[in-house]
Amino acid sequence: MASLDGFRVFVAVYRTGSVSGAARERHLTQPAVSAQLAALEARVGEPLFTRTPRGVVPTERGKLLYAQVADSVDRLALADQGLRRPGRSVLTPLRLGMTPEVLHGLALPRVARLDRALHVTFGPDRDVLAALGAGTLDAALVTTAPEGRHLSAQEVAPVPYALIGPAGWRADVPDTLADLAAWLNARSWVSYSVELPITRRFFTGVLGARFAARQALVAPDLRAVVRAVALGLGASVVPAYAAQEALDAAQVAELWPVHALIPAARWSVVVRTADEERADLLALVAALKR
DNA sequence: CAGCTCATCGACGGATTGTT
DNA sequence: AACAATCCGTCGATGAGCTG
Repeated sequence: MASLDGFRVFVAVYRTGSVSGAARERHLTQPAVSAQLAALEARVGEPLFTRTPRGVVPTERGKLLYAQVADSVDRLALADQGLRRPGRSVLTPLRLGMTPEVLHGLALPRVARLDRALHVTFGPDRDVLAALGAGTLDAALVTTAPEGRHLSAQEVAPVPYALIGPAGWRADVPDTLADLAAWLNARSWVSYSVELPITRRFFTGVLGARFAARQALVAPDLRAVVRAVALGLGASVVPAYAAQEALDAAQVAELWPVHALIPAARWSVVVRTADEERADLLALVAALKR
């Protein structure tokens, strides 16, 4: 049987992209790591990495093996830490990045049943994608497509939008879509950002009119936006999940069913391409797709 | 082309394990 | 307890390939 140390060395080589890097990480010398790797490759019967002058590149067999063992090696590492520091969880926390709204409205109900400790870091899409690239997160839940080949996205759910307003406005909403733009422009608006990308797309693309409503509040927090709508500050277009609780509680009203009119956002799980086949991340994607 | 990084090889040593 | 075998590590040398 291949040694557990061999697998730990293999994972270290895979992640650092070099034998010497893995040696530093494992507190071994370069030849020692090279020997461990050679032993594992002999055991597997084929090369796990292609050697290059600037490091090593995993072969298809290497990628497959990594997907099979990486999670277990991480768990072993944490179990080992737990032995040295009693009281810590033996489960490696999965490190996720997203906005508070995504956690609250979308992710939490779906990941609650995952048999895995989770550590969530809040931040806008740009920041959590940067943290993912830097290796301080395992996955990011975003609606922005990542740039570069080292990150890969898997869409887990479309995010439809809802046009909401204060509950008292519902009775006055015009009957036809043609009258809706003028009606909304005569009122105030609450938004997540000053750029209003979704709102402007809704007005110009769906209503065929320029957005001209008075902006009563701009706050980069969807829960604050929905709360402001409930308090009567104005109408807004928000992701439906963010408004669902307030709609159910009749704190806000859906002014028009726009979910079929505004293309849904693409909500995706982004992981490092090297981790694409990791069993725990595949389980995360499966849980989020439910 | 020199300097650098990186992987690999052979020689050797220490620790552990098995045998007598 | 003593010895041999084995394992796994380090050290030093070497060769390949990239870069300025």
